[in-house]
Amino acid sequence: MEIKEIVNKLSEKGLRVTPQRIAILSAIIKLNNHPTAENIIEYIKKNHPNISVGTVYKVLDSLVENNLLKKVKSESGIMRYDPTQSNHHHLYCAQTDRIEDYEDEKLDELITGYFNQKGIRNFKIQNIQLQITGTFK
Amino acid sequence: MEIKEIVNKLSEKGLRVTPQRIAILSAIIKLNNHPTAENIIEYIKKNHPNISVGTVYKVLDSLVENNLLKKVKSESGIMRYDPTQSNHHHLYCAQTDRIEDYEDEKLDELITGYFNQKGIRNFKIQNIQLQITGTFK
DNA sequence: TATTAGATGATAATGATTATTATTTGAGAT
DNA sequence: ATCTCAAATAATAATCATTATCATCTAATA
Repeated sequence: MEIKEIVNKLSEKGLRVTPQRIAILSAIIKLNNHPTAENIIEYIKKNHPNISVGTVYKVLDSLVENNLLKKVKSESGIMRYDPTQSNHHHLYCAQTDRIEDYEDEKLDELITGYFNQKGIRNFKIQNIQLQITGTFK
Repeated sequence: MEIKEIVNKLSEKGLRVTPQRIAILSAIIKLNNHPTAENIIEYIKKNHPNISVGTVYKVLDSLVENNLLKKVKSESGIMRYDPTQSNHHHLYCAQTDRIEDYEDEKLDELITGYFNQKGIRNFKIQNIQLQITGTFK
């Protein structure tokens, strides 16, 4: 039961469980490809016509702060949101605004191994994400 | 002579050589770390007080289109600009808005080698950029 | 030097995001 | 179950980066 899980995630983080938060989180999960705030609002309004735009932005911010979501930078500067999962990379279409997830454990090992040996002078690495640009066929 | 180079780059691309374009390109080169449009405007106004904001954005766009600049997505969604050079990656500070270039030929070879063998199903790779998040020490 | 497509400056418009504030509500205490 | 109140929400206005418009100007070529 998905809703249960969402409720759990929220209360684990000490966030109040509100219908808006549940709606927003499930919207992002349902919509599944890196929706913008606008996409989310549009989707939610079907079942939740009174939700306020400001609320959506505030909820998104607090979900990001609590690591339930990640912000994804898009080419145009409009922010998009992604449910946090195991670390993954992104495929950016060079021609459209399509963004897909890309997971590759072997690749991660390769890169992590490389930096474990080499490191970066004056920099402590927390996270590495690839932006792979190209075209879908 | 830097200005000469800039003039050359512009005319090579078939762009008219205007004082505004020269000023903007040299500002980005001088400023050196991924300035925003606002940073650029502020810097240019010293020597070029009448330049118009709209012009700066339009020039930036055309420089990006002609591969003389790259747009760098920043955490806040404000675009930043980077003179195009050999391909390079970015170090993002997790605490501030500092962004530094990171070049690493060995790493590029490693990654290119990996994808040459493996590829990505349904995707033609044009370019790979790493976003390395962490802290400067 | 004259011509003109393209560039610029001034200004207004847009659109995503943030701030404000009065009202409502979730969740722990009674 | 009800009370309490900090936190969340809805409605609205405000902000701020970016884009559009358009009259004027100018770089580049003849």
